[in-house]
Amino acid sequence: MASSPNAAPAPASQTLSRGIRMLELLAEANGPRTIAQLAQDLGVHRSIAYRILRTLEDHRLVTRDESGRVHAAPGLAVLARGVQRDLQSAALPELTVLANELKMCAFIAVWDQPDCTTLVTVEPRHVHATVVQHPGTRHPFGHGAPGIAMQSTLTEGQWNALKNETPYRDNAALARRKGYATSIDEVIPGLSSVAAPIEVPGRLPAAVAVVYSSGSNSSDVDAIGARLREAARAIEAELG
Amino acid sequence: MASSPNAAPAPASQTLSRGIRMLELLAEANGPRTIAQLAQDLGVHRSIAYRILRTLEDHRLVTRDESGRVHAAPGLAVLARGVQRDLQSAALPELTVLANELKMCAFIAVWDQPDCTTLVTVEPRHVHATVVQHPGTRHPFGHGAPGIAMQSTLTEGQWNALKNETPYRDNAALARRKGYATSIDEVIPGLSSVAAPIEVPGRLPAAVAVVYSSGSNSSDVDAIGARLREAARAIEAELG
DNA sequence: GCCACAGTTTCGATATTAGAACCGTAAGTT
DNA sequence: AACTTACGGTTCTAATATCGAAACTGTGGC
Repeated sequence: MASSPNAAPAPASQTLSRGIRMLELLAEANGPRTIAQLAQDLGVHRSIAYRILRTLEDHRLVTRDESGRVHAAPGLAVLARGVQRDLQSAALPELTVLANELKMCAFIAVWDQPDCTTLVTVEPRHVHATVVQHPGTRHPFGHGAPGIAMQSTLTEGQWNALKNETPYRDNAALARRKGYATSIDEVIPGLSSVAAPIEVPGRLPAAVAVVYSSGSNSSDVDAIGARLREAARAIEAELG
Repeated sequence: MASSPNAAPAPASQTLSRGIRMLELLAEANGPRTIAQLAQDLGVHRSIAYRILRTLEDHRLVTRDESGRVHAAPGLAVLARGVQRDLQSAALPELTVLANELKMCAFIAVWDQPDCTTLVTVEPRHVHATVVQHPGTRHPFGHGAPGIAMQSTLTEGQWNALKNETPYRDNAALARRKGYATSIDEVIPGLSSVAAPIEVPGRLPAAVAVVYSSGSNSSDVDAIGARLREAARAIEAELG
């Protein structure tokens, strides 16, 4: 173990935590918020909400419009660009081909503690149905094909680290044998997904997946699974 | 004016600013960084870098691998999702059609203080050339078609607010007349772009654009511009 | 055994916090 | 018009976090 034997609870920074919390509040809310709302939600006096705000503004993480309401700003997109940058670059072309070939929304999801977070998505050309799988979408690890696919690749150590937080899906064993996982109506009713794990030594688990309406051509799930494995292997090669 | 007459310089939070700075450093760097590196780049003692790190880790904005190196984490993607969420949703389908129709990388850029930042991108199917226009890419406002397109829509007030920071492009006047802007080899040598402004009252300027290799079919730029205006109008309607 | 490095602890010296008081402006009210 | 209420924004105070630096513990490599 790399950590000390007598590990301490570890204190965290109040100010920084509150600043981040404000960003989280803005991301959760659909639109802009007033300072009063933010201060109240943070459980903090208005004067300190102002200081936090000014700091976030300096870094271009938020902006204020004429009427003083607070918006999330493009600086956040810049920060997000650094998340698994090589994976994003390696996967994007594959996803594009996948989406247009299968006529389904294709995406990359990554292991994110007790959740599974979508990083990049690509939709096919002629879309009518709105996509539900925007980047930044987070759902519990343990639900949905991407999570199951990742579970099937976990090492003993990684598994033990979170076995208390999420139920074991026996589908993981099946997924391990077949090389891909499936789920129906798990995360969002009416939607099914298929996912293949992306495994690169020394890198956190990830998965490439597609979603489709549960009613439609669920005919050859095996073909889709095989195609996804192929894509996963191509991405792995790119990362090698 | 809404601000007090005797406006003060306004203090900002040291801790929060340093925390954000750490995130910026991680986004700038391609790969993971050691704590020692981060501490040095921040100009802080290691012990405080640890505290900042722990806080960021609690919010899932960074992770540490077995060897202790620090990575940007998926939580950042979640925060970025809140940036102009409605614009992103409204534009994505349009971008997809655009990319496949024109066989060019299509994207949305937004006004970001002295810069212009890419928010969403879509590439066409069969891609060989790697795309340079990932989300989160930032280039100076005042260079490139998207920036010029946005300039052509600025109100007097918005313009005065930044006229000292960026040169006036006389192409903006041309862009205003034609309804779209063009640029060749401005941001990246060898790449040209065409952009149309997205104007919605009470919203910061944005633009829809495409990039292509300067050498290729630059034949009918007018047709592309017209198509982009059409797309821009569709997006505006969606936001109405 | 020595060195480098991840990580923690402690403590005087600095930032930051939580209030409340205060200034303007914009919208209602009577 | 004068009165109130509401809101964005700043300034001041003690009380409370956080900083910076050095000392200290494990682990792993040469």
